[in-house]
Amino acid sequence: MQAEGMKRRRCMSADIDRIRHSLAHVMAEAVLHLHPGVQFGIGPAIQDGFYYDFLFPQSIANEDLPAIEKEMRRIIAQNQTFVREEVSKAQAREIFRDQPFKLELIDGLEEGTISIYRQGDFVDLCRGPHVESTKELRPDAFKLKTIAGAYWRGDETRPMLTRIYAYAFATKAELEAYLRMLEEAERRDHRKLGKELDLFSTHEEAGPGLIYWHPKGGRVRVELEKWWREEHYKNGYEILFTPHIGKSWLWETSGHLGFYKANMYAPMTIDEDDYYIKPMNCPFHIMIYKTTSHSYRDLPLRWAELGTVYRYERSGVLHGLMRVRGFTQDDAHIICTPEQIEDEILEVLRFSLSMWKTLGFSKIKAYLATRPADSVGDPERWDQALVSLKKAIEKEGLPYEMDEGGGAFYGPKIDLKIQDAIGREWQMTTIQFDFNLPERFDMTYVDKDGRQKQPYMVHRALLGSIERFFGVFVEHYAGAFPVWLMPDQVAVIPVAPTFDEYAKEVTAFLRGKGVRAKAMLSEERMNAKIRDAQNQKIPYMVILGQREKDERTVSLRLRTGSQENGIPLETFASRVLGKIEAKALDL
RNA sequence: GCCGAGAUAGCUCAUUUGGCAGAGCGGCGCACUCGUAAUGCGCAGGUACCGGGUUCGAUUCCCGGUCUCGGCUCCA
Repeated sequence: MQAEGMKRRRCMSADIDRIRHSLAHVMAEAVLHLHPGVQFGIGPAIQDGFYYDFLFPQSIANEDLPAIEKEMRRIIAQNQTFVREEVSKAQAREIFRDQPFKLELIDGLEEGTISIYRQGDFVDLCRGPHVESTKELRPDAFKLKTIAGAYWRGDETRPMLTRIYAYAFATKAELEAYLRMLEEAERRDHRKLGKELDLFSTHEEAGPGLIYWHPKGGRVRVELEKWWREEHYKNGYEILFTPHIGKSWLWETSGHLGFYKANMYAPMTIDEDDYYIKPMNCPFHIMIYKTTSHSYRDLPLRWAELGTVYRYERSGVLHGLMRVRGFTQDDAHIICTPEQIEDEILEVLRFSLSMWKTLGFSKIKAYLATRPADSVGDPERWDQALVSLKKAIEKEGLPYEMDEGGGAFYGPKIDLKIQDAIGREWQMTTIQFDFNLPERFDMTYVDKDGRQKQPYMVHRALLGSIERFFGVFVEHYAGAFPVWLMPDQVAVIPVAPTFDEYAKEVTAFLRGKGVRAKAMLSEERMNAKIRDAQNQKIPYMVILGQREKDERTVSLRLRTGSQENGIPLETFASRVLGKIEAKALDL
C-alpha cells in the first residue's frame, strides 16, 4: 500500500520532470525563432520548473521574456511532436556543428549511439525522456521568471551564459498555488520584517554583511542565548570564551592558512607578528585542551562557545541575515575516545532535535555526507565514523539522504535541514567529524593501557549561526514569535488618557513579575494603538477602561484577533508567565 | 568576483523629449477624552547613493565607484 503510494509519487514526479524538461526545449525553440544565431547550453528540469542557458548574439533583458513566453504558447498550440533519434557521435557532431557547447558535451559522452530530440525546427542533444507532443503541455501552467548569468558548466573560468528561469507545473492551479507561496515568502522576508519590526540593520557606509542588532532584535537574541546556555549546561557541556584573533602560528598549525585562506581576512600586524581574525573557533578550543594532559577518565569533553567569527564572502553572495561576513556560531567541540563516539553522536542529535522542537520546528531531515575524493585521515576511521553517524540517525528515526562525497576533507558529517512554515528547507545543524585537527595539534589522552592516544573530535553547531537562525526564525513565524522570545509581550492600552494611571499600574505590576509589558500612553486613539500593537505582532493586548479599573481586571485581545473580557489582573499575569516559562508556542 | 536589474524624505513609492522635488505613512505641535486594526488640522523633514563628464542648465544622458536585489559559484 505504502510502496504503491511511493511508486505513484515517483511516477508523478517523473511526469512533471518530463513536462518541465519538454518546456525547456520549447523555450529553446522559441528563443531560436526570436534570436537566430543563439548558442545553446543546457536546459534541465529543476525543483519548481526549468531553465535553459543561452549565449545570445546580443544581450537580452527581462523585457524580452514576454515575447519568448508568447512564442512558446504559439509553439505549444501547434501540437508539435517530440521525436527521438539515435545517431552516431560523428553524426551528432555534424548536426551540432554550429553549437560549440553541444560539441563539448558530445566530446564528453561515451562512444556509441547518442540520442537527440527534435520538435519543430529545433533539435537538441538530449537523453530524454520527453512528452509525446506539445499537446501535453499546459500553456497556462508555466511562467518565465528571470534571466540571470550562469557560468558554462558552473565554472567561473568559462564563459558566462544567459540563463532563463521558469516556473512550471502540471496544472494552472499548481502554478498559482506556487506563486501564492512565493508571495507569502515575500511577505515574510526577514529583511522586510527586520525593518518593520525594528530588529536589525546593515549599513553600507559601515561595511556590507555586518549585522547591527537593534534593541528588539537584541532582546530576542539575549533570551535565546540565555536558554541556549542553560540547555548546554543541562546537557553536560561547559562554556568557553576565546579571543577573536590569533597569531599566524595558530592558523598555520590548524592548516587554515593552507585550505581556508581565501575565506580569511588579511592579517593585522601587532609587534611584528601577524594576527588573523578568526573564521572558526576550533583552534582556540584545542589550545585550551592542550593546557593539561588528559586521561580517558576526563572524556568526553563537551565544550561550547557562542563564538563570533568573520569570513570573507564574495560581495554577490551576501543576503540579509542568511549570508553575512560576521556571525556567531553556536559552536561546540566534543572530544572523546573512539569507544564513546557513537553515544556522543546520538546525544548531539537528540540535543539538536529537542532544541528544534522547543523552537517550534518539527519537520527535519538529515543528510549524511561521505568521504570526498580528497581527504585526510585513515579510511578505517572514516568508515567507523560514518557507521556511528548512520546509527544515530536511524536510532532517532529521522528521514535521511546520503550525500556521497559531500563530506569535508577532514571528516564525514550529518547536516540537518529543517522545514519552515511554508515548506522551505534550511540547512542549520551540522555535526562534523574532524580527523585533521587532533593530528595537526597532536592532541592526546592517556588510555586505560597507559598509552598516549589521539582522541576523536566532533564539531557541531545546532542552530548553525545565530544570525542565520534568526533570519529563518523570523520567516517561519512571520515575526509573530512565541511569547518567551517576543521583544514586547504585552501592550497595555487605555481606552482614553483618563485611564493612563491604571495603565501605568498594570504595566508596572506585569514588569515586576518579569513580563515585558509596554504601556501605550500617546494621544492616539485606542484603535490606532491596537493597530500598532497588532502590526508589531505583540501577543497580548490588554485594554483598560472604567470597568477594568473598578474591578482590577483587564480586557484581553490576542494578536490572533480573539478577545476575552474581565480577566483578573493576577490571573492574566500568571497565564502569561506560564506561557513564558513553558516556552509555549500558543498564547 | 561574474551576468542582469536597481538606489529619490526615517519608511513605502511617484516625478518623460534635461528646466525651482511630490504623496502616503512615520515624527513634531494643536484640538478632540474616545471600548477592540488608522480622529482631525497644521508644521518640519531632501547634497535625488558617491565622484567625474556632456550641457546655458543633470534626479533625468554618459563614465567610474559603493551598496542593494535576482542568479552563478560558495556556504553557518
